[in-house]
Amino acid sequence: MNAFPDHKHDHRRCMDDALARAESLCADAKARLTPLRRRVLELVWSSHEPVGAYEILSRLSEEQGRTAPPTVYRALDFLLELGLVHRIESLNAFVGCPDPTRVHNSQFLICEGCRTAVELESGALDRAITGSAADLGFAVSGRVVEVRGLCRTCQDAARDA
Amino acid sequence: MNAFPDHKHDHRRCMDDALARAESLCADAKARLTPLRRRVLELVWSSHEPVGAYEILSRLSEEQGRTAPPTVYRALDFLLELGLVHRIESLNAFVGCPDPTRVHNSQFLICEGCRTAVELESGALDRAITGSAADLGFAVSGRVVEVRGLCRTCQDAARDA
DNA sequence: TGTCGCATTGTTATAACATAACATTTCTAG
DNA sequence: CTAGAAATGTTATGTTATAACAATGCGACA
Repeated sequence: MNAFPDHKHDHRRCMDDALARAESLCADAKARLTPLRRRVLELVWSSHEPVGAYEILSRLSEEQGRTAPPTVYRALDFLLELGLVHRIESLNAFVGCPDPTRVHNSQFLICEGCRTAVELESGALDRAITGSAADLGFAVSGRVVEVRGLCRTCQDAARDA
Repeated sequence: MNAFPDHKHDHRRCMDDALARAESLCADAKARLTPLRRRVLELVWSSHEPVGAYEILSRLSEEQGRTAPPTVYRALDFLLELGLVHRIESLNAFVGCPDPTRVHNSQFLICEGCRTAVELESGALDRAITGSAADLGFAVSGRVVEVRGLCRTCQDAARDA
């Protein structure tokens, strides 16, 4: 079971691991993790909070001079395609996938306190969706599951306030 | 169980019912269903396909002369607040709620063939979400569940093609 | 019946998110 | 080393949404 990251975990580690997985996955897929794409992936992984395309864009602009939106969106499309990042529909934002090698139907818990998004993989949830759909003769091809609320840490903080 | 509307059902009826429910719900809530809000609700209900704010806007502009975005968004906010319409996050669009009096956590099946969105109310799905969240100590405050696929009619059509 | 106060709508401007279309550069296979 | 494909750059524009303030309408109450 995937847990909420501790607010003071070693995030460098998260990012290093993510990058390593990306390298290896791209090698296997014969896809090119170019410096630009790699950098965008790092920016997405700069926290566990989903990041907007224009936020990435403005960082890139600082680092390498004027950059236009398509540059960012194309890199994101590439990363989405490979499953290295996911799009959070209800935030128009992107978050790194912690386990891109496994096929999975992304489900997210999104804390409205710290903004952290955690990926869930609940078979029961999946089955509930598939089952309800089947009852109506509906053939599922994709799922968006984004659950809002407060993580334990932020609940505690709210109670103290 | 809520079914996909037949492709040749009497839609006038859907709309009339929706409007009647809205009238009564607004009366109870002492909220004012003004002509503008009522008209926006009708436009949302003009089909079972989620409608974009700018689509509503352009219809209003035809009917009553130049209209600006805030006019539409304010009406939609009002309708959302009362639960008369729902927002489909993955489409940036709005759809009428078939049962605004009951509190429910909206779950949608969205057909990629005919674009129809049907609201689901699956207790099992709800429990799966609540349960998974509880395992992580996460307090749920809102849910976005939008399932993509093909309704039975569109599956049949695809098979014939 | 008037008028105070709030809700609603109008108006202008701009913010935020995303893609189309075409030019240029870089990579790689042969 | 070169032809073709992939990646990136560039310009322009499309789409969705909100901020801020002005004008109007509407109901409660003196």
